[in-house]
Amino acid sequence: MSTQIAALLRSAILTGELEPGAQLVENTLAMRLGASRGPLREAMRQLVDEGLLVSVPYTGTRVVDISIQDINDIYAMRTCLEQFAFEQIWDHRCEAFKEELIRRNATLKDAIDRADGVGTIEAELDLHGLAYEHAGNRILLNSWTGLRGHLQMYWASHHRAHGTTGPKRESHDDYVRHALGSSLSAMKDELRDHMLRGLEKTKAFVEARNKVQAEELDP
Amino acid sequence: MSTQIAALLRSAILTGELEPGAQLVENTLAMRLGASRGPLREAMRQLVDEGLLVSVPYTGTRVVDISIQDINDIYAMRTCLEQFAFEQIWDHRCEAFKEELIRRNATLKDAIDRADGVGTIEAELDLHGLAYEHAGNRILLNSWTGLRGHLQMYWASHHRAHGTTGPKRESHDDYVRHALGSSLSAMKDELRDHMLRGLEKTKAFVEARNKVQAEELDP
DNA sequence: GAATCCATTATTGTTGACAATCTTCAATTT
DNA sequence: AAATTGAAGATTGTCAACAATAATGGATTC
Repeated sequence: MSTQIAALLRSAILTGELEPGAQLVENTLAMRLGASRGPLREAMRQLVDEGLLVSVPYTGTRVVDISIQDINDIYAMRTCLEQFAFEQIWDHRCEAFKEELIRRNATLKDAIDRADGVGTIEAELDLHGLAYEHAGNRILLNSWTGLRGHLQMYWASHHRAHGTTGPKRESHDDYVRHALGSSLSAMKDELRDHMLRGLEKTKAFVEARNKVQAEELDP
Repeated sequence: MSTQIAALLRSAILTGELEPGAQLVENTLAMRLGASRGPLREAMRQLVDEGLLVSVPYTGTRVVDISIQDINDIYAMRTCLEQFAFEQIWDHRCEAFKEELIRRNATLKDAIDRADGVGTIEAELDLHGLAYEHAGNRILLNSWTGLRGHLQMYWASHHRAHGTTGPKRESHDDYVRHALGSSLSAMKDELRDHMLRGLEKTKAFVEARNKVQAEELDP
C-alpha cells in the first residue's frame, strides 16, 4: 500500500501537479487518499530519500525547491554517468539496442508532433535511459533513476510555466547517430555538448522562475 | 528518534556486528532498543533505501547478502566517480586539501600500525572520501556515501573472517603522490589500477566466503 | 508604537493494539 | 513412501488515539 501511495505521489510531483515548494500535510493527504497516516508516512519518507521531498522535523514536508546549485550538480553528474554508461556498453551494442534506440527517438518525435508536453519529457528521458539500462549495472541505474526524477520535475515545472516549449524535433538525431556510430570519443564529445545545451536552457528557466517568485514575495 | 535508530543499526551492519544475511525482527529489535515499532520501521525502511537491508513483504528483513555482481558494479562505479571527482577539483586543489590528504593517509597508517581493523577500514574510506567532499557536488557525495557503505560492510565481513589482513602500510602512498602531482591523467591511471587491485582482493574474499557458505548448507 | 510574552492551533512524532500474510510442520491421503 | 492439505505460529502491514513540538496571532508591557 505504501508503495502505491509513493508511486501516486511521485507521479504527482514529477508531472508538476504538485508544484515545487508545495506543502504536504499528513492528515489531509491520508484522508484524501483513503489510507492511514502510517503507510503515507512511509511513502513520504521514501520520497524524501529520493530527494523529491524535504522534511523539517515537527514542521512539515514540502516538495523540494529548485536550486541553481542542484541543476549544475545534476548536469555534471549526468554527463559523467552517461559517458560511463556508453563506455560500458560500447563494445556490446547489439541489434536490439540499436533498434530500440531508434524506436525511442521516434517515440520522442511523435510526442513532440502531438504537442504532448508530459509525454515529450518522458520520451526524452526514456531515450537517454536506454544506455543506462543496457549497461547492466544496478548501482548506475539507481543513480540515473534519481537524476531522472529531478530532471523530470524541473522540466515539468518549465512546461507548466511556459506552455509547449519543449525540445526541437531533431534535437536528438545527432545523439542517436553518434550512439550508433563507431567512435566512442565522438559520442562522448556529443554527450558533453548535448548536456551543456540542456544545462543552459534549464538554468535560464529556473533563474527566471526564481526571479518571478522573489518578486511575488517582495513586490 | 528514528534517525538515532537508523544510525545505530547502520553502525552495527557496517562494523559487521550484524552479519550479511542476518534477519532483523521488528518486535524483538524494538523491545531491545526500547523504542516502538513505528520509528524502528522508519529506520529500517531508510536502510533498505540505502541498500543495506533487503525486505520481502510479510516475510522479513535481512542484512543484504554479498554478491559478485554487486562488487563488480560498485568498483566500476567507484572508478568512474572518483575520476570524476578529481576532474572537478583538479584545478582547485588548495593547500588545505593537500594537507588534509596527507593527514588522512597518516591516520590510515596509524590505524594499520595499531592493528585496528575497523579503524583501518574507516581511515581508508575517509582518505578516498576527501576528493568527493571537495568536489562540492551534493549528488556526487550522496552516491559516494552509498558506495562507501557497501564497501565498509564487505571489508568488515572480510576482516571478521580473516583477522587482521588489511591493506599494506604503503598501499596509498602512490595514490596520495599522484593526487598531489601535476598530471590529471596520471592520477586517473593510478585510480584505475588502484581500484582494479582492490576489486581483485575483495572478489577473492567474497568468492571464498560464498564457497564456505555453500558447503555449510550442503556438506 | 514597538517589542515581548503567552496561549492557541496546526502539524508531526510515537505508541500499542489489531489485521493480513507468509512459512512451517504435522497429520492425512494416495 | 511421497505428496498434499490444513492449522498453528511468527512476522510484517495497518490503524486510530495520544504526546511532543513548532509556528501564529493577540494581549500586554515598556
